[in-house]
Amino acid sequence: MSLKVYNTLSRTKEEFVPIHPPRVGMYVCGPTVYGHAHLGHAKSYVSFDVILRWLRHSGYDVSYIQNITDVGHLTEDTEGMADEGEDKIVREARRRRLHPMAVTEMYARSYFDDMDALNILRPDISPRATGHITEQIELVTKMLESGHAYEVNGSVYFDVHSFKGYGKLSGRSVDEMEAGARVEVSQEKRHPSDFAVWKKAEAGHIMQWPSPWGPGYPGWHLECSVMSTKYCGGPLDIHGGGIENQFPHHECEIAQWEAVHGGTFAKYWLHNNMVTIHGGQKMGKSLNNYVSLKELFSGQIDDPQRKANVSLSKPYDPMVVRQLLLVSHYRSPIDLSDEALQAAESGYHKLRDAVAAVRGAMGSARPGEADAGVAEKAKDIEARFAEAMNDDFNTAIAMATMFDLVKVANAAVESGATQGALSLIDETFRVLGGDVLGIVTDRMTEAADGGETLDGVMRLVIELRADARRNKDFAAADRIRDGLTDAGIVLEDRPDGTVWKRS
RNA sequence: GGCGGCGUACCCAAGUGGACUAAGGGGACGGAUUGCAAAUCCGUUAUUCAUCGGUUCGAAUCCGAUCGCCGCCUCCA
Repeated sequence: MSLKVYNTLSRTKEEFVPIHPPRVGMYVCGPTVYGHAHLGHAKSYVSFDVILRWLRHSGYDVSYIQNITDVGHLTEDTEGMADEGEDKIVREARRRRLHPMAVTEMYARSYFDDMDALNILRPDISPRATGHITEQIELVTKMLESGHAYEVNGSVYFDVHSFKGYGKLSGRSVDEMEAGARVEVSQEKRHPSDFAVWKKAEAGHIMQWPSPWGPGYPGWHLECSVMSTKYCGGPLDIHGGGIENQFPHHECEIAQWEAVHGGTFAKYWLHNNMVTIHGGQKMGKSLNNYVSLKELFSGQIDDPQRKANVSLSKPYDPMVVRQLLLVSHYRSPIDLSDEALQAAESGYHKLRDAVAAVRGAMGSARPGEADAGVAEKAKDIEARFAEAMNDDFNTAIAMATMFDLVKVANAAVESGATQGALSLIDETFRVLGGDVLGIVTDRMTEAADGGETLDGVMRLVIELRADARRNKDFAAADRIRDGLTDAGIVLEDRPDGTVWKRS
């Protein structure tokens, strides 16, 4: 069965055939590190994390590159509007009284912390834009030599009319856009749609580098064109990113790269949809309704204004956020709400408890092969899972099969299934739920089991409570259970004895 | 003004011409089980897919109109 992916270039699902199988070069637009990551980042990077994992699971040898943008490009079009045109990173640096590089370093670390918490695999390479100034200057030079760019007063602009493919990704034409242009056009540009590939820096500008055109800094779209080629060694199989970057960012990347190198920059363009909040409102900085991942994980929103705009009843485990994202499709928008998070939490706990129950039962299960019934169900789940993932990474259906496996798992534990049956179920959870979806982890069962010391203490407490129950002293038994509940431990009296877990 | 997308149960959300009563999760309700709970298991919860027309043997899925919502066109995952 072949993998089909939705390619923005063709606006259809296409069969996935890498340029040099089994190798796959995948580049995803990374964050601009001038603030903490928010839920939008989580959606994008969880989506591409699962795509990466499925490709690897399918046998592809994937190089995964994701840049860190540590130059906070001011836009060429807002030049002249002093307050709006400032470099984001420089602004943040001044606010915090730090060097810009200290700011980007801090937020890059914060970003990786959050991504780790979401169980997102780290990219093979996370190149920084500032580490590739030489290569960017080189590409600009080639654009000038080939007549695709022109220099004006220390800045260099790409001439969109020199590249006939401009607009092929986003489906627009230069002439149509001109009519509805909302922004003031820089006088230096020959055409409003031309974009800066190198910007002249004013004397006081902190982040600047020497270049053949004088001191300056690279244009926003340049880094991706350069770093993807450098680390994937040629055209990309997959270029991913958020849908809002389709235009102008990705359109410009294509233009720069293809104008200079010829051929196709990236074979498949994959775009994830956006996160909205409270019924479809865009989540954004200017709207004051965004939630950072750290806030989501801690349940605390410090900014009073944003706190009023975002309702969050409690902290959520990062894996609950991952669960929420996986239950919808990456090309669909997802709306954040406290209700949605709570539903995801309940679902995640159901999954976690089933995995823990299977692992817990394995030790004392009777030896034997997996019975035909369980084996057949596991096989069926695996087949439906693969079919879903091969259909443009349909994680919603893949997750549904995991809940079918939850049913199989609970039934097996209840009926005292064989060791073979339990380990087959566990293995299916590990591979499909763990390796591919990244939602089943060892951390899951650690949380349910607790440490060894606590385990000993809990054995004693459960024994004492069992004595009380035998003596019909239910008041004492309930007091113990209620007290433990307050302390964050749940007791379950099952037919074969009492078990405990963290709530 | 230009380009694009969405509207499926109480909530989240798959499905995008025909296999079966439109996946799955949450919630609610009923039953089994239980000292009581929790968990688990079984069952119920959309004759219907924004509305109205049309194409078709057949439509949630295609076409048209209408209403509502959203994204991009300016930094943005």
